[in-house]
Amino acid sequence: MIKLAYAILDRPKIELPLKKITVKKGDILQRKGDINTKAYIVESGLLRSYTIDDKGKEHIYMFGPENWLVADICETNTPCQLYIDVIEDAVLEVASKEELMERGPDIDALLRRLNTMQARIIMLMSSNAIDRYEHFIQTYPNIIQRVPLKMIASYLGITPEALSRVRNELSHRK
Amino acid sequence: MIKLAYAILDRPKIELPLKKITVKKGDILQRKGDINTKAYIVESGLLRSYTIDDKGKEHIYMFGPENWLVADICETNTPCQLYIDVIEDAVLEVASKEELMERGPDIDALLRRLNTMQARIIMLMSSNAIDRYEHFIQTYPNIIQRVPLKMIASYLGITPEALSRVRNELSHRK
DNA sequence: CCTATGCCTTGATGTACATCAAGAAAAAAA
DNA sequence: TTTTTTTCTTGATGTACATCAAGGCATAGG
Repeated sequence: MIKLAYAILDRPKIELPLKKITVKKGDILQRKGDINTKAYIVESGLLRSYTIDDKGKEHIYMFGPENWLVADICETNTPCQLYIDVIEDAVLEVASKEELMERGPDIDALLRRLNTMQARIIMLMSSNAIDRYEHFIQTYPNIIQRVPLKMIASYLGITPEALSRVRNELSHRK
Repeated sequence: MIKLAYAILDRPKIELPLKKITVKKGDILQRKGDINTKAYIVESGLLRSYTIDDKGKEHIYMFGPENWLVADICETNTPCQLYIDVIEDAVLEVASKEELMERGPDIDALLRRLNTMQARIIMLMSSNAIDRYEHFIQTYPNIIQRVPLKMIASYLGITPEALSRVRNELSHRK
């Protein structure tokens, strides 16, 4: 009977039609503190999620290119932690988190994301600026052409100046 | 019919009996590079998972106190990233990840973990040593008495010396 | 019990990266 | 186009934390 549940889970998901919206560069989809925020599936374009710390500095948490699910992981009715805005004009599917759950949670996607985050945490704890940058260009080779370097710096947890010097250093090495 | 699958998911899980083992302080349960590693549910005691970087330095990824699920998130047949060992004598339930999945994936637990990791990433990117420590003692008040400070330093991504000075500073501030 | 090992602290020094400031180049706006 | 705004770079300086070294306390093992 366990097997039964598993088999049902494993069936191709039935895709409910979700609301589709078009957004423009610069639009803000979610602010820190909003409640009952939506989840966005990126069909085309590019999103980013980020925080702003007490000193007013932005820290990019994640980029959301095509096919990514961008959402703040927080419980119903509790304020969210992240801002989400639009870096490149985008077409999005919008869903409440409940709708997504009803579609059937995508366990593989969740596990993949956990894996990504695990790798990021390990990187943040153990790598210097150069290694972080090299790791980034390997992991997201297609993002790098699409966003200003200062956003990549923000994602890596360093300043734009430091990133500039890292790139300089790397290009001079042979 | 979506509803059907959802209802089944939502039923109280049928708990298969899992293998139970007793392990002692210092035992190593998993090494970086192992494949098809197990998942451990901590019934009592305390585990930790960590990496060792190229300079031989340990970075604690996560503590595993009572009721935690400790596992490396990696795909079947690919080498894992983390070491797992025993900090306090422990009783564990051991399961292959497949067994866990058959029990029915615990979505809530997955989401909670994602949330924890999100908070950790944000913290690592934006906080200094003092804030990290204060965040830690708020989030894990019961862990702090149970592990040597150098492990907490390792979890926070700072050196034991730096942690010592942080604590000093905090106790002198009134 | 004594000895050894690990843990925590403190000081001196080093370093990676941040901050501040300014200018050139590129992109966006007008 | 010209103007304005952003982006990127480079240099000078500052700082948070790392590293290295040593000593005092515990705790554990023989």
